[in-house]
Amino acid sequence: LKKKSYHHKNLREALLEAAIPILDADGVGGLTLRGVAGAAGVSHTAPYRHFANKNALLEAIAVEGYRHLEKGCRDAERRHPDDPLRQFMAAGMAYLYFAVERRAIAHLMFSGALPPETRGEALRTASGSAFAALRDIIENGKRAGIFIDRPADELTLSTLACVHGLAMMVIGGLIQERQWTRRKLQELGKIVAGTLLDGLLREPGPPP
Amino acid sequence: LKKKSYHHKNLREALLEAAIPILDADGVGGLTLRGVAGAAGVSHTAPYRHFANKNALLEAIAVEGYRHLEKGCRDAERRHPDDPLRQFMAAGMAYLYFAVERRAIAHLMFSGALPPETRGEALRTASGSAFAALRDIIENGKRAGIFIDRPADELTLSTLACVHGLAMMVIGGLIQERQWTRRKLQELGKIVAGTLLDGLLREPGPPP
DNA sequence: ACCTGAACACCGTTCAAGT
DNA sequence: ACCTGAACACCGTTCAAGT
Repeated sequence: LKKKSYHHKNLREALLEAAIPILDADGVGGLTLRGVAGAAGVSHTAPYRHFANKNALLEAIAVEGYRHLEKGCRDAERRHPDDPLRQFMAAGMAYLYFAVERRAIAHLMFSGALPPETRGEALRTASGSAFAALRDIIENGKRAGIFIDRPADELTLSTLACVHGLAMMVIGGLIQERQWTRRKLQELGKIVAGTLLDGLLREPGPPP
Repeated sequence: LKKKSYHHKNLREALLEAAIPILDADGVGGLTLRGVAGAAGVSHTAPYRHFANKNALLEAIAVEGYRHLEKGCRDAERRHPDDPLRQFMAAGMAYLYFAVERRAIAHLMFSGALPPETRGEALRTASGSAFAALRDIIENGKRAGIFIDRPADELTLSTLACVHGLAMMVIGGLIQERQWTRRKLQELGKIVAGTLLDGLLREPGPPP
């Protein structure tokens, strides 16, 4: 608040940093380009030197989010070598923790604030890498012989749908809870993962 | 556009009707209370006679959306009596179709535009009824002996997470496709449903 | 190169006033 | 009861101007 420096060394980064607490406090709808500029100590037009518009700033934040998700998968893989099932659970829980603990960023990433047709190359690359990181874990499981023999892309899609859906339901308020602790999220994760792993059908049947 | 009637018979309904095409055309972010009022042919302050604020109008639209989802489940149940598996698939596909074909409404319902703490009684009731309708189908399957013997709430939660997640990924642009036809959505639905029904694990194991 | 200040066309919301 | 018009405090974005 005492910043008076006329030249910001790295205004771009400063703006991204300033945006996070605003996003967490006021949500996507409450984030204002003018507010971010003010928090960074510059005029409300300064951001246009670094971002084409408000959307570009939001995209940059979303890219960081996807990198975080990818890192969650990579870390899960590294922390549980030779145990694809633990990798699977750890990656899923990391996804869930991220969504809940950075819910404003998750909403920004997934909630139509960034229309698909306006998404830039960086964003598509980042989300693609996150998907690939999860698929690597699925492939570990297939190689180890514990996952069923279907295309990795299909299994990854199904898994991601489950995890993503659960996360969206939690942060969207479709599942009510006063306070979401990691413990409660773990219970939820175990339930859904248990169903997905074992299957809904009592006995395997023909494809519907 | 030729409406000049000073008194609207039922402005509330007229506003809700006027909002839908705007929502579909411009998305949640593009919907404006002033624009809705203008489309309904009244001044920009008239809506405040029927809705406390913009959020209340959005909530009313979301309630209709949840009623639609509930109806999708009820219809699936009615159209496939004594065949819970078909009920299951039909309900899931109805969910997916709705999300894609009314994606602006789906975004409105699920994307944080309506903060959980501000949600009114009507909205919570409507979403609860939709969940209950899906659980009824799950219970049909349990009664028929084709679904595994776990609490219906847990199976419903897991199923909904999968379906909801897939829908969100499609409309959120996480899965790219030029044009989403019902045929393409069916392919996607079969893949994910197949994984969920059969389970990811090659052989059932101990809970993770 | 980087930032500022005024300006424009928009919002949501309030309120006194009209019929 | 229901609607209007002016007004207020905000936006995102543009642009000439400053250092």
